[in-house]
Amino acid sequence: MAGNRVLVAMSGGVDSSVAAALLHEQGYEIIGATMKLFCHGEDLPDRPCCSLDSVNDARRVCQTLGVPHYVLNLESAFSRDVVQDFVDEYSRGRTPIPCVRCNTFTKFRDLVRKAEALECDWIATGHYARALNGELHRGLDHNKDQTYFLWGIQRDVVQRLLLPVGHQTKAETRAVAHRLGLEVVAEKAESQDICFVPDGDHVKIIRRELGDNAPSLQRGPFVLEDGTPVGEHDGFARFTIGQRKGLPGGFASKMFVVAIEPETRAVVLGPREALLGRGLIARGVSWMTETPLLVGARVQVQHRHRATPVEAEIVRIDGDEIELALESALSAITPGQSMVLYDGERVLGGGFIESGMRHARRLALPILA
RNA sequence: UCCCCGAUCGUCUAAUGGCAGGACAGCGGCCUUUGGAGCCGUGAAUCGUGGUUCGAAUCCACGUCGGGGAA
Repeated sequence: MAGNRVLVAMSGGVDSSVAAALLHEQGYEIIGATMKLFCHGEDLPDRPCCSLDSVNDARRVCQTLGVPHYVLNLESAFSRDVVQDFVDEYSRGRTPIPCVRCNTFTKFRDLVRKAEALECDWIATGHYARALNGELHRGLDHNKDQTYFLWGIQRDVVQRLLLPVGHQTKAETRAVAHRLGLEVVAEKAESQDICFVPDGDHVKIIRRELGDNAPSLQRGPFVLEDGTPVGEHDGFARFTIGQRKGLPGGFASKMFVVAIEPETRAVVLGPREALLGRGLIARGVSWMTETPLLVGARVQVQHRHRATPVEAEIVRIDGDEIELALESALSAITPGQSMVLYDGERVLGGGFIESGMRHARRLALPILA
């Protein structure tokens, strides 16, 4: 790994543009790459086509830096690994987390292969996280930290990862953009919403992929925890655990979605306390440590973006499935979402939440036989 | 087709002759590379028509609708 050629994944936003510029300034040989991940066709009258503007912005930044820029078409893989999973998860009454899958499969696996084909020694992105000696750490600016979305990166990829903006604040990033003459992107707004769901209406995507008769889009009952019906909804895919928006009113206190039951299409409502859980099971667990952690290990677990992590203990590991006992309760442990394990700043690994449990299982006697 | 009881924001309800208030839902903003949550702000009602009264959601009459009732 003596070379200094780096493939920079450039979205056309400030962060990845500044990442490229900073590395360029440091003397790296830069190759800019923008991934084309989806196409909306005629659905988006306000954009020429599918984030073409972003591609152009990335290209312009590369021109400013005087480095090559490629557009890589990853549409079919993205459609399979991210979009398909997205609709599948909603169909199962779960809540997908496409940004994690995009990072895990598209950005840090498929794109890395392209980087290898271009004989790059490094791969870089504009994420607010730090790659330190093969370990992934939270971004220095905890307010912008994005490690919650990055736990699925393979360990050997982390060793080749450069994340220059992870060592600074967002304000500093914007300042650097101005200093280096990247006015095109310097004051761009934060990205939000799912990139392939332009207007924030994820139901449209489900309908496009599965048609109007998708079970998750059919009418179903709102019920209380004891089964009492309290109204009807227009499809359980419109709800997620912990949600309040869209629920029938008229209750004495605030009500939340506490469960989704695809078999009966029921959306179960309950008070805030009903969301609390002290146990958690996750699958598809991936480790960033040299060797997987063992039962009994103490970690901090974060169960949603920008949530405060809580202390936890690993009480069971079966293959890629893990069970945690939480020292303090977490609210709205949502199947399909990520749980990320930390040791302070360092990411130890993560997985997809399978279920939350009201009560934690105490550490069982170790099996020695 | 005679008698009771009831009708207030979208929903649940408070005000029993004196400024129609709250909660939940909605909407807007902040926050946010998922979905949510949270915070701040905001629109929204006395079933109808008459009457009594200085003043009516409140009292009276009739009507409408809903629930109940022994011809």
